[in-house]
Amino acid sequence: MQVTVDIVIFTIQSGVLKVLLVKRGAPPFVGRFAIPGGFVHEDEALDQAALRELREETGVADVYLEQLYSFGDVGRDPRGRVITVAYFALISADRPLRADTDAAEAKWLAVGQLPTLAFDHAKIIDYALERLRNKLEYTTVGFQLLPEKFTLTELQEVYEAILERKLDKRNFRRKLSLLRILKPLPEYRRGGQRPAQLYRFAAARFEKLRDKGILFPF
Amino acid sequence: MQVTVDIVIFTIQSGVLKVLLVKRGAPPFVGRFAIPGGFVHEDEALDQAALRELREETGVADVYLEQLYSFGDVGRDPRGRVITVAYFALISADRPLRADTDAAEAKWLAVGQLPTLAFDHAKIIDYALERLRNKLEYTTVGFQLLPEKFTLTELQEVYEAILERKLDKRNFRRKLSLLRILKPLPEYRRGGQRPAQLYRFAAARFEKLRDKGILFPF
DNA sequence: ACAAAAGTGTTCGATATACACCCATGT
DNA sequence: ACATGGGTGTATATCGAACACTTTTGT
Repeated sequence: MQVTVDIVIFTIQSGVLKVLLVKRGAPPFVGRFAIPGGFVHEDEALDQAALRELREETGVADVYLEQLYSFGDVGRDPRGRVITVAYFALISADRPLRADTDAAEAKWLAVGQLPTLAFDHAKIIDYALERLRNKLEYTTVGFQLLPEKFTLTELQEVYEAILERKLDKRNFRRKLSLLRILKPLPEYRRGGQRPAQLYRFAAARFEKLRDKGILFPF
Repeated sequence: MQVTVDIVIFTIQSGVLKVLLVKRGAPPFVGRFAIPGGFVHEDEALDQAALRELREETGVADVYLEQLYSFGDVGRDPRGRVITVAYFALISADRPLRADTDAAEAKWLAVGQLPTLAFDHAKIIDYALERLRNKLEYTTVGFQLLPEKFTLTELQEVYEAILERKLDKRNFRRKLSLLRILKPLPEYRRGGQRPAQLYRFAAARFEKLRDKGILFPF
């Protein structure tokens, strides 16, 4: 039996949630888009295999990565019996993908407008999306989609893009300020109209809250 | 690469949460307890393999079963590279296990007092327990641990056993009655002192609530 | 009659939601 | 000056937590 890892990699670009897909160059499903992945080596753990694939496809290493679910229906790969352990990853929009190697055929596509995908990858993406939406409401994964410094409006746009609904600006900000997990920086984002305060995520503070069982309410 | 499914099967006996474990009769880990499981056949889906193992070990078929997580560290099985897709199952206390075959060496052990287990099975049980506690708070999995007819006190005891804390009787009952997912039966449980009203879970009603996004608050 | 478990309401604090205007800057 | 996005407070409804006594039966 063969085992692969496949990774649903999300990012946000101009307020739209996107997935990284690669166009297949070999059968089966030549020409179709698929999520990046590959076979697990004999001497590597599942998580390591996922990290390796992620690095190979995107060139980035320190990103949010978690195991999603294992898909193992009999007919899911025409080549034979292959079960896949799916992962999902979040990377911030400011990180450029490596432009070399197979990445030539890698593209960010909006999750709302995906073409027909190879294998059972549409199902895997649906599952990842559901997990992401759930996690957004009680964890801080949302910050993983932003660069280290960000404005409150940018953060709110991440939530709105993923949850697909508008949030109230005042309520959003009040909740964040009560949680005290953001650290304002002595810097402002200029370029729009009025300059916006920049913040960074105060992870240490969040760990403490999580240990106390205090969750992230959105 | 070899793929197994292993199943953490929970039940509640006299107010204590227990896991089904089998004593290993063959190496590795002879004599140690392990959670039931086995190799996935070439022609069966993961879920089917889990159902088959569950049936083989317990003789029961229509139980709550969900995929938990896949464990694939390199050294987790001394025989070679084996990754396992772990499942967790809930069965109600009123169902007797089959007494035949390998079940001779199957035992229910309290989750709080487990001996040293085979493989990485202690880790798998920890993970299952965490999942069970979380799911209890926003789904109706709790009912799966009870027979079809049950009293409110019995239901509360299930919650208390799993969450390991006392719940307030009045608050517990009020929440349930607001949800309207229980149907009182024209029957009473006698044998204690004052007879207790019996209820059954009104699954249909619950499906509607879940579709509306109303969750189960404990 | 007494012991044991079943059943039942109210109060209070915390949290979520709805809602509108002024401010600082670029053009 | 005006257009654009940044920033701020209050009122109300809802939900969760704390808390004690009466009722019905078996012995």
